[in-house]
Amino acid sequence: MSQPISIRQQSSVAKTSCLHCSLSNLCLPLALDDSDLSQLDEVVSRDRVFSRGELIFSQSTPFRSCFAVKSGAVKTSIITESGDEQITGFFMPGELVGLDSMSDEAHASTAKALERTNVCEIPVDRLEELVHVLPGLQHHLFHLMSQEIRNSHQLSVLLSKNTAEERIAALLLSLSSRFKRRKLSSTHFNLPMARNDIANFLGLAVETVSRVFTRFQNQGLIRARGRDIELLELEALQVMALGNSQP
Amino acid sequence: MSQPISIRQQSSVAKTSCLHCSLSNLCLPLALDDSDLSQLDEVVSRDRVFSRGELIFSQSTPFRSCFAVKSGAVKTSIITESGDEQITGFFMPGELVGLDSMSDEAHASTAKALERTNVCEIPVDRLEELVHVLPGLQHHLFHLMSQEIRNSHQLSVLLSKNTAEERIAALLLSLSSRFKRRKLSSTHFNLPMARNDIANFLGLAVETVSRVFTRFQNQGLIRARGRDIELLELEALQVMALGNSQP
DNA sequence: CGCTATTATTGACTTACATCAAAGCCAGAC
DNA sequence: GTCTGGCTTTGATGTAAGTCAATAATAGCG
Repeated sequence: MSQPISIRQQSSVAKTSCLHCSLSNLCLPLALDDSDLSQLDEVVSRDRVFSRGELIFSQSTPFRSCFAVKSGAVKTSIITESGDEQITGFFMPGELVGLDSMSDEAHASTAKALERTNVCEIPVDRLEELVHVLPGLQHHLFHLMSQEIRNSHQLSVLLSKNTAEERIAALLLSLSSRFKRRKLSSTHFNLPMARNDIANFLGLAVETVSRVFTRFQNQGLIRARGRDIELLELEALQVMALGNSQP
Repeated sequence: MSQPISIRQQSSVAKTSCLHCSLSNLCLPLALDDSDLSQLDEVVSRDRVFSRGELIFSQSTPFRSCFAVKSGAVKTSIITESGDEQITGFFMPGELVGLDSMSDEAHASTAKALERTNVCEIPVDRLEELVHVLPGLQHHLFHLMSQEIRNSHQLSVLLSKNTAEERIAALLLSLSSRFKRRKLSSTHFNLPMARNDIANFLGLAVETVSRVFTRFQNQGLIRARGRDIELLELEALQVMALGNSQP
């Protein structure tokens, strides 16, 4: 069902300029008027397609570009000195990947396509020049980066204060609201990532994720068949995601 | 011992321009030459002093300025919807506080002085104008913000993958290296924060922090008397902080 | 279309850390 | 000096989630 749609998007969107991109209200163009947009447009190279599992960039390699996700989904992760992976974020269409290495020599993380993914590549040297000329773009970039900081802080809260159930409820709701932003169903969607990735991201064991999913299902909160997820009780999930304070 | 020094710093440093500030190699001026520096200088208001426990800014209040710590120490935290505090960072002299709300309407976090603290206030509207004119400053700001993202990712790793001992070792080493950057002793210093703050930051209970400190002491890794800390075995702490991978 | 390799689920058992509770300790107030 | 209230430490007990192990369900591929 979603497969043909994303293929159609790809072939039609690949040649679309920022001006006509359906994601321009989420992505960089947000803050620009039409004349500025064409300047941004020249800097962006489109048509970069990655299939499932392919690396978009890799930790410690030279940092040249950010990437805007156009279709598909991306995960970023860092490999710790002790050798294990920690997923630091999932990125959906309209979101910008690579800001954690902005103006740095090398990539601080690795970005991998979770499914067939189409991205716009934005070379940072060109971007920095452009930002210099377009104050609106500068402002917007600062905004996106600070948002990234806040997202990460939010993750820290989740990891240090919340139970397994609360973490998973919060992730489901985060995905839900991001689908909604794109005018897709906020209650019925396909998870772009494996249980394993969810577990890693939320600091849990896969088994725990699995158990919580079935528990949610038994409670009638969700319906999950593999990656096909239906949120049946948004309200209840929201309450759960807030965590059990002691009022 | 450290008290008279910081007092002397305050009275002498308070009137110092960025040009002559001893922290300019850590702070914003890093990327600027002398002529640019004087421009930055005009934007910064110095002499803002906060005593222990005072708020520098507060979550949800309008965001107007970033703050550079000049002396003392600051903690930032967010209050979750369920009402509890999560400390998101500690900031030492030469470090910039408030980047998580950059170009945002309201502060996403609260900043509180952990001891008597002197900061430089940097109004963001003025800063954004200046950044627009000084490419070096722009680059440096992007760099600082991306660093903030990486720091937060690093914290996430700590919270999701490491044991209590590993987290505390990592924090001690982080503080150590930050003292070293300022040409102070990297092995003997005063913790600016209470055990409680450490626990909150690292997602642990106070009791656990206390127990780990005494365990470290018994193993001869550190000597701790209250907030006075001596790191006796840097190497061993570094090994511990890396975590126990399975090689 | 079945075959193998991932990926997901379920159950039994273990553990690191939280929680609860009670002293001890230190700093500033008077 | 000694009182007061907040920090810090220490001990006893409970529990959420990890680990180990086995089975079940998908999905990729010839």
